[in-house]
Amino acid sequence: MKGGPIDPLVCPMSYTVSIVGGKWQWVILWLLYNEKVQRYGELKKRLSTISHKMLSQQLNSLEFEQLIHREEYPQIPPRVEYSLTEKGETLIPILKLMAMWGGQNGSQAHIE
Amino acid sequence: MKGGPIDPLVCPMSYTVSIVGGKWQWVILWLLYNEKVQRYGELKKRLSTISHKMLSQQLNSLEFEQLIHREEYPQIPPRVEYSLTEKGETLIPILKLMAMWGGQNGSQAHIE
DNA sequence: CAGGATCCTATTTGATACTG
DNA sequence: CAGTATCAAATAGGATCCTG
Repeated sequence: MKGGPIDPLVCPMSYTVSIVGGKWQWVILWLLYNEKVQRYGELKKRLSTISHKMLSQQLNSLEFEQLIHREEYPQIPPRVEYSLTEKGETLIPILKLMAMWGGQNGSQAHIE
Repeated sequence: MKGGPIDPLVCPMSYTVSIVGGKWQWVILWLLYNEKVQRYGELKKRLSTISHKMLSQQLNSLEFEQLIHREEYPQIPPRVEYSLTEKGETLIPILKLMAMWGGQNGSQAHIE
């Protein structure tokens, strides 16, 4: 049980935060799950302080990790919808607890 | 309930990640809880890739948020032990789930 | 509407040195 | 041992322009 330094490939907590470690990721996943916000523009509106570039990056990252699915509808104007994958859905219990914790510990004084 | 941008005062997930949002925080809390690693030097050894400065900053941040307690023993050489506060302990269910998720989705090995 | 490319600044981070 | 201070390097982030 004691031993050497934490190996990122071996410590399960390190692995988790390496996959979904940013603050934006958690909030994006939460919106996808809890509020069924799915479209790019809608996410952008909800996350009013996120930049265009940042949102794209975070979505790309989540898609790369196979936590979200990107469905593109070939239309003019284009329409894209994001949703949790099966793997992403395995995070739901964590999302629920995190949101509950935030709710209980005072989201009152917080800026986004 | 739906519609406008996220109300900064109301989004509980945003609050949570603003309090404990960094990857290091989660791992540090996990070590404090799960492995009873408490001393500064011990944490530094376990988190081999963290820099000296970063560890200090993260610990200061966690202490500022009242998630961990810093106990200093006036000795030569000095001895400092960190532990979860009551507030910090309310995060344990989240820590457990995150670590479990990492164990199931990432590497085969667990630290237990 | 969705989002990539680019430029440029701000913040974070790491190495190193120093202190009680 | 357990930190803090400082400076340079690396990285993240925002604003803007461009495309299908």
